[in-house]
Amino acid sequence: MAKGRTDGEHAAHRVPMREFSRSLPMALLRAREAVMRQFRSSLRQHGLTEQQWRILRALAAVEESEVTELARTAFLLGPSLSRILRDLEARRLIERRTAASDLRRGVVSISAKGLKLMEEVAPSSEAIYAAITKRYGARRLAELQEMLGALEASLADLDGEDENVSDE
Amino acid sequence: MAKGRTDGEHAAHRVPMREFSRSLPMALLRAREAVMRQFRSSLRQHGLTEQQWRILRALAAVEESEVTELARTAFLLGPSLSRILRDLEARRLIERRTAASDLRRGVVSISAKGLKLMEEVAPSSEAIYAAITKRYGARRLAELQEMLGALEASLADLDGEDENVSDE
DNA sequence: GGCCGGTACTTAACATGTTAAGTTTATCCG
DNA sequence: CGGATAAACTTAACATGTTAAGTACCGGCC
Repeated sequence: MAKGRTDGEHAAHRVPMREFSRSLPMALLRAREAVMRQFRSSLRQHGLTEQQWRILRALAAVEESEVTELARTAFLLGPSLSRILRDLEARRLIERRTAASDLRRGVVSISAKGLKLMEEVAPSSEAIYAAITKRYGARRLAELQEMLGALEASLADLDGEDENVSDE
Repeated sequence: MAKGRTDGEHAAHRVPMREFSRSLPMALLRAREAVMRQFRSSLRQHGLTEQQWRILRALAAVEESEVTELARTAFLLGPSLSRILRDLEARRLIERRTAASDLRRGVVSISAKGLKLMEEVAPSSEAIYAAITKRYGARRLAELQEMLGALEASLADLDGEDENVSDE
């Protein structure tokens, strides 16, 4: 009855689940952390968090953006974005106005000061990215990006289809 | 002098950086979020967050674990782990004692109640994992895992080597 | 034994993730 | 026009990420 160890683990308490180390979310988390660790100190030296940097990058690519659109672009939830925009505006890195046609909508754009900061950060950021690409291989990196995009796409329509797993 | 649009973007403010959408951290974040979104509602129905679930899974695989070791296994930082362990202990999902040989070290283990909870959650969790695997392809999934592991490994020794990027 | 640097957490402080409520403005509809 | 419903944020509340301090304990040295 008592099954022997199935692998290298102690197998102390048997619960029917895959090995923790083989978890896909875990692998994605670890990989992302390994990458981000390279950037964080550089961003930090310029007083930016990862998310603040994402917003500046997103804004630098367009003339201006509505808040909801920016949330989608920078991949942030509304509440996080609200807080960060408040801070970035106080630091004069972005500017913000209200859309004339719809007073509910906020329109945000990067300021001259924000652009200047980006120009300071971009070189080291690109250098780090280049180092990563060299380490891992440009070909392999492109392939990874493709697979990640495919994974995201393959799960896109699997979201709210089957809410009632068992009860309730 | 004024260069035309290089691609589909508006190219409003030109900062020398790659396209935001081609950022590796972003791709990893989006992929992970797409995966985790599938699990979150199930975990939530059982009153667990993603991190709490990670800890229970890690503890279920061993007889017991020191806190520092658990932090490494569950890929959590010390402060986060401290808070979560405090909560899980209050909920009687884990048990904790102090190592006799070294009073600084805490030793944690999953409780019977914790195991029972895991057995409740595991089936739907595995079902979701199976659905993802089927969607994306088992072969492709394994390949992705390998590439993620390789990425992590290739950056492992690139951490504290070159702190002084430019000045300071 | 007692000082001292180091280890293993824990706490603190601030930023973000996540869900639920609240507020203001649009839009639909009778 | 006026009420109902929805949209676009914002605020609130709680959990975690992240870095810096703080606390208790270990081990080595005098």
